[in-house]
Amino acid sequence: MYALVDCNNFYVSCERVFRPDLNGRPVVVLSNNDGCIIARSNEAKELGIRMGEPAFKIADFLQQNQVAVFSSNYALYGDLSHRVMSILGRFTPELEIYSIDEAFLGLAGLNVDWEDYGRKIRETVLRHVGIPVSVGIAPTKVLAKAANHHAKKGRGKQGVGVLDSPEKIEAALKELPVDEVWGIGRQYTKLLKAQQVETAWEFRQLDDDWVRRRMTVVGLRVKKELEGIACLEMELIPPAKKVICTSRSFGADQTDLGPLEEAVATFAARCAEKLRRQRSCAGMMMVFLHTNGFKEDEPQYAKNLVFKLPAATNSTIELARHARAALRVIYKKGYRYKKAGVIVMGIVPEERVQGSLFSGVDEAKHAAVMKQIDRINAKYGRDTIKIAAQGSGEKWKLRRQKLSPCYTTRWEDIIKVRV
DNA sequence: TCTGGGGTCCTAGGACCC
DNA sequence: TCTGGGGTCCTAGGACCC
Repeated sequence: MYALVDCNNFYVSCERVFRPDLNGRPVVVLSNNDGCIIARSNEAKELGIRMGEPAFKIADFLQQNQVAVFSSNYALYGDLSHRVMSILGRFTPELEIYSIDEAFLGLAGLNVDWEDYGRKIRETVLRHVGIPVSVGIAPTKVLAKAANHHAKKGRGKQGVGVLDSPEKIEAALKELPVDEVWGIGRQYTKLLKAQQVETAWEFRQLDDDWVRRRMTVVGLRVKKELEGIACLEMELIPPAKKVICTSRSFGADQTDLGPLEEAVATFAARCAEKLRRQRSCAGMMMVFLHTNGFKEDEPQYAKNLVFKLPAATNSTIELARHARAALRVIYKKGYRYKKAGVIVMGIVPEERVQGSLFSGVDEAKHAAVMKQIDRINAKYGRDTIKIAAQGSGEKWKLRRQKLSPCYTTRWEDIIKVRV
């Protein structure tokens, strides 16, 4: 059996942990740059606020309905996520952290009442971290997801859904719209609806060969999982990333090369940090920038450059140097740029890097410097020490007008309790 | 004024190898 | 009718996830 534990309206719940006055009120959290709605409390959902809606389009509506609006505060969400996961880790040695707000628990060999067990997980996380979660328990991952969905819709008991018999599975799948099945997205939904398939149960009745042909082995695996045949294994150790991307829309459009160079150097620095964290190096890089496609009356320009690095590296200095050089190649004067990014690829483990006779870079020296930079920044906070090319970010940094305090990760933001 | 960011996997087709 | 057989690597495109 597997459990899927999913935090309810996670970002909103994080904001509420230190603001209990927001319980029962509509709350939303915005994407970077205060752009779109990316998390909604149940009250906000009931008001009809849609996922992904641009905030500026419904600014009046939000105000009229006294919706509490927050910029996204990833320092807070990341920290609370970490706490939730460490609590879940007490329940089983088989924990797969699937995303910032979800985890699978392998429950093999456990002989307990599943309803009780699910409730215990819920209560423990709520008491220790203050985040409400839903728990789905079933024989496969896809069914655990379905059980979780079932629980969220209020049909399970107190946020816990258990599908441990063919009868319960059939009943739940007959109520589950096919587009809510994990692994069935927009395109497959269209395909299935054209076949008169509306529910997960109807999908399960389809012919294997047809599914294989039209939805590849991925679709077939989903179907088998719905039948109760486990095809998806637990990933206890997160595999190293094969591609790492850092990109941002700017708080304001950029026209000059200078600030763009700083932005790209900063993105390269973030990529380098991510590479070092997973102990790998990148052999290729892509740098891209583009104007704002929504402004149809303005001249548009988008360009990227992909290139091999002379030797695979995770040095901030090297990656930033190449990123800036690439930017200078693709930058054209006379446009208003909205977004840029750096992607690193050709990722290999640190200890398997093929050196270069001609790069002229002393890799050992770079590694030693990076180690000290990481140590200092881990202790005193990100960018306490950085390379000069990153600049201050003053010109291009994100708009975050409604940022909540970093209650758990900054000394200055810790809540004061009056005695 | 204003519209997010970061990933994975699978398949088909072309170039190339012996 | 019937044009060898078996393979790798790379890329682009399309699907999906949070």
